[in-house]
Amino acid sequence: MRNECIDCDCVLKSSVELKDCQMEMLGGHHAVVKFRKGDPVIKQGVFSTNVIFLRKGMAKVHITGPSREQIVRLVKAPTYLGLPTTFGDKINQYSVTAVLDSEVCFIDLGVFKKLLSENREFNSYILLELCKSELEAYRRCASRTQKQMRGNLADVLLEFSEHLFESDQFTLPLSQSDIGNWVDAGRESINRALSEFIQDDIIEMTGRKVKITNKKLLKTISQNG
Amino acid sequence: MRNECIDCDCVLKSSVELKDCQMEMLGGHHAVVKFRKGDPVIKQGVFSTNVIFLRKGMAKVHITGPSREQIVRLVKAPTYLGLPTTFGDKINQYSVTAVLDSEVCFIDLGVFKKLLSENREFNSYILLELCKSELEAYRRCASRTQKQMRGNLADVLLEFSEHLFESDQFTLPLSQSDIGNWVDAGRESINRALSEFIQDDIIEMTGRKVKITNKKLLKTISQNG
DNA sequence: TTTAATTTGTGAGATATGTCACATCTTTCT
DNA sequence: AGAAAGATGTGACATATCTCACAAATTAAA
Repeated sequence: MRNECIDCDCVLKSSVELKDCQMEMLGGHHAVVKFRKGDPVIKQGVFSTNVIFLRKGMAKVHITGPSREQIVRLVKAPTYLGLPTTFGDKINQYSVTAVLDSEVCFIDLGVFKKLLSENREFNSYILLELCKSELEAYRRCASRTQKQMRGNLADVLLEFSEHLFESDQFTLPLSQSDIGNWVDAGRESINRALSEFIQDDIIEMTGRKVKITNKKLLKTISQNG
Repeated sequence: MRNECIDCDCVLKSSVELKDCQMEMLGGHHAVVKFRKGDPVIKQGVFSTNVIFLRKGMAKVHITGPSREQIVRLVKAPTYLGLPTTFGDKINQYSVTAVLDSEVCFIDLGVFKKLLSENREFNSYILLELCKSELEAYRRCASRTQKQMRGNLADVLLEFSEHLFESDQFTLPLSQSDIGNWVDAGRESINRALSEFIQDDIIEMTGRKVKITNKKLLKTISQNG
């Protein structure tokens, strides 16, 4: 029986050649699960001893704030998730919810740690990922609080276009109120701002389908808050 | 000559017994520098190949946002700094400035990495620290944007009292405008809120000396935004 | 010590966004 | 298909906070 891990991005993504024996270890201690759009993958506050690898799809990472649910990032496959939990409390410190149909690989923490200690490259890779996340969090926080809504919304649209979907046309995987929870704004404000963007011929929208028609202006808005 | 690293918290802090040879390596490749209150330790945008260990004192970590300088965290010794930079770009992604007289140990990146790969415990320790920072950043971001000013200011005062100085009386190491840059508020707003706290007998202030007289209420304010 | 620079204290007015309220669409479930 | 739940438009109003302005007090520099 062919070990499915061999073809999995878990391995490719880390740009690491795992040894055969390591491959086998991974193969024997993981579980691939499919999630439907909207399904919770990790729930904040729940005990966990798995590292999560998002193989396919897209998910939102969110934590419960003082008054509402705060989306901290939106990630697309392939990527690891739940690392901070894993090394820390064993209690999930945030929730992850699929926003598109997704496939997730649950990897046993023990196996993951063993891999980490046996494979130096893999270790460096994970270290680097964590560093990047931290910096990203800092930057986001600074932008979000200093820019005003239009700027933040522009950011999000550009994020969709440039990183998540890599296209000027895409279907919003989030509701307007979720976008609000992401950029710290009320649902109504997001709605009004989107209408303005349409009015100003920056985007076209049909339902949740978005087409960016004036990316240059959008970037200006993103920068000038 | 006695290797000063032996007594340094670098080692203690990590709860790791470094081997003698590792100690020596560290001893030969580091430089201890003293900074005065207000001095920049790391400057965003500058090339760097050192890991920074804050031995003594206190420092603010800040990044330049769209419109103003954003303080992302305030740290006290002993702690590592600049890790994300180190593993990533080699260009400092944020600035660090001493807010109290401090002592910093610059450790050569190569040596640090070698240590990391040779000492599994040390590696885990650093990994864990990074995870904690990331989570902390998420939580902060959610609080800051969802609470209103009084709540955030209360947070900061409690942070000083409980984590940074571990006392109900302390001297603010930041100006009011810096506190504003930390909690995303204007200097004037901070000032007014502090006056209110004094009026409501929550704190006493003489210059920058603060004494928390009603911590319970302060915590309530912190929670209820 | 004198001067300059930086902080702190306070007021009045402008404004971006939140909040509430309802109508209209969509999607989901039975 | 029909009902229920959720998502989207849009208005009017309240309000927390920013901005500008200027004086007093503190700290640093010359």
